[in-house]
Amino acid sequence: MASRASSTGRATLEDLARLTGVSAITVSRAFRHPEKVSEDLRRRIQQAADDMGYVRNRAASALASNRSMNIAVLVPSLSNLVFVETVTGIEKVFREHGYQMLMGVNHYSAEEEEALVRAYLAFAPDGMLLTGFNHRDSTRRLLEQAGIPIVHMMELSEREGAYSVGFSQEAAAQTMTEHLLSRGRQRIAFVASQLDPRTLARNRGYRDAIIKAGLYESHRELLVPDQSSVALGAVLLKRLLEQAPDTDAVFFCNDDLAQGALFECLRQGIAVPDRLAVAGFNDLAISECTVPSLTTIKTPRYEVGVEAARMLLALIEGDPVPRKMIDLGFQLRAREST
Amino acid sequence: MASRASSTGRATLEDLARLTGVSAITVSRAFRHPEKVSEDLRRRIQQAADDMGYVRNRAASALASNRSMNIAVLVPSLSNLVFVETVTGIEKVFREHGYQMLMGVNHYSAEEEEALVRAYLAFAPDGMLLTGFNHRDSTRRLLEQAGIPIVHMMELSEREGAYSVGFSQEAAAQTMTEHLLSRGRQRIAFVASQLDPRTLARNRGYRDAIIKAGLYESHRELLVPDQSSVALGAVLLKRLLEQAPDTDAVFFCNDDLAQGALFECLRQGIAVPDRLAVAGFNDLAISECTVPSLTTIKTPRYEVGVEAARMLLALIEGDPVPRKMIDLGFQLRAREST
DNA sequence: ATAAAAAATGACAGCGCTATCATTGCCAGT
DNA sequence: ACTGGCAATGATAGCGCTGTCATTTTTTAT
Repeated sequence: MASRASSTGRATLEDLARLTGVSAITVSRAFRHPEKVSEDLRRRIQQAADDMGYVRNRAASALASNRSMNIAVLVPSLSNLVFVETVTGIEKVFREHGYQMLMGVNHYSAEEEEALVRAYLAFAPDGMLLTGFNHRDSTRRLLEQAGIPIVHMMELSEREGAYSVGFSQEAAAQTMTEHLLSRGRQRIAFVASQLDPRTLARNRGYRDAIIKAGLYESHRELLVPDQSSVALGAVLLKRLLEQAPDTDAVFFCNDDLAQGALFECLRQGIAVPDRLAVAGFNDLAISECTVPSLTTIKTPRYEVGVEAARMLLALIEGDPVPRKMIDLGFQLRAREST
Repeated sequence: MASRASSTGRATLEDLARLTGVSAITVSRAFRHPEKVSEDLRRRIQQAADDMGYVRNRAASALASNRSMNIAVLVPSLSNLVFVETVTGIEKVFREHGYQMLMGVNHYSAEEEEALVRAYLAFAPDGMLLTGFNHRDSTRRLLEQAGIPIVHMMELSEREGAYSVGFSQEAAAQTMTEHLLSRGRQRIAFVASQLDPRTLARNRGYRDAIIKAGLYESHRELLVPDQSSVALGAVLLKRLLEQAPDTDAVFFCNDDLAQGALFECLRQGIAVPDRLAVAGFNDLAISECTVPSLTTIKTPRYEVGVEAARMLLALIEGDPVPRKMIDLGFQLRAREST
């Protein structure tokens, strides 16, 4: 049947061509380079397309043009609003340029990441955005063989050839620790969970600052591998105060934990910040509303998304990329909890 | 050049075939139907694939087989953990069956939804999962013309031909209102933002119950179109107490608003639940940790994802689908705040 | 040993689209 | 009138893979 509407029932370019009495290639042009097709014809084609509900098949398009217009984005989690914002920034940039973003969540696991890289490489993406630098060797090899540009987000690296957009987790943690010191705290604890590379970097920043101040005491560090949550924050605060009851400030590696701690203080009647100062990391929207409001580090996560996307876009399109590493900094938000 | 590694530099089936000395179709089979290829050959092909970093091109595969193994999922938002959980459930089911999930966020806008439907239809998905029933006519037409199965999530509909998995938003809201009544509250307010169809359904449920109790007073309803957030919850509580100061219970349309209200009460020294009972909707993880802990409705969002995915899968694969509508119910979580 | 069945492999065409290189018609400039 | 240039459209081939239908080889049954 030469006149069947293709094997799937979906309308094809060929169908549109037949309907408007031109060749398929002309219809293709009407969509991709409208200026190359006469006004009148373009309108007729558009009309026919609307009538038939024609939607171009990207698979065929990608195959023929050798450009998928896909970009893959891998983030560790979405149950943390941090990455939702990053992804929002990425999407915005790519959508404006006609690219489709494919997003995957690797749950902080390098193994899952590899599976995802493989899965998304199958979409022949024109580029890829990864979170951090913690990849398996085999993943790295896959990416090299794919030969597409990669930009890393959130962490920075001087490693040759690597493109990255983020900020210094260490410096941020150092700044927060210094803030607590400047508030006269002497027995500052550090509590973290979900020990991904960024969390560990924050831990190093804390240590650097606290050692420099000559106030390091190992029993004030509490690191657990569990997934972060508000509930866990309460648990960890309790545990910390058992092993180090005289602690006068706690720096949590993220706002979720800090919030849980704030609730626990409320429950136990621990005065914040008088008896105990509490600090978080990320500055989630809620941290401004808590009682007391939470001192934290505002991280430029939306901006990281936007800038990383722009950098990747430049790499894909062959535009000049001035810097391989973009440090977007961070801001201390000193609030009531300290 | 017959021996080039394809135009993109990526390894192709052909390359693998050449390397192992068999035909391309056999290599394809080694991946898709390993049992149809001899043990030895399969291993050699696998080895070669690993060496070259071969990843199959889904675009080509989809085109040739007329099955993309993609499914598209559209949710209104991710900045709300509710949908993150739903999507997690969906992903799990589809991944187990070899499908790739493509996710889009429509920001509660039917217009954005249409753009996304179009964008994802271009991936020739084998099925689609949508949130709610609030679509444009033109979107509906597009979907019909695409001829793929669709399952709607979160809301239920008896509409002929529509498949849906969710729970009754109205009944849930009614249950919560009755719970507040059962606690002896007489001046129960309803506060909502982001007036999507589900929010409005909750409003109806509240009204039904409160009218039945003969306690309806229009000035205790506060509905605003703004996006939900914890901060907004605090603002709306203040506003409500200005226009209806003697309110003795507030039912918020979601937990975020309720949390903000809880904080505001803390700030203003309003005793919860003694002076004012506060209730939310969804039962986010954090709602158990707040002080006081929040009474809310536990919604089966993860399960909705799982069941909707299963239903869609059955529709795609032509398996029997016993019910077109699956009501997963909800649970009242009565806690300290009421 | 022989026929029949099963397992393993291959040839070929084509999915829907676009890159590339024609071809046609028309108009400006001389 | 004639050349050159441009705008509008078309013909052809092929992207990488798989469905379908052979063909060859091996195994099993008699």
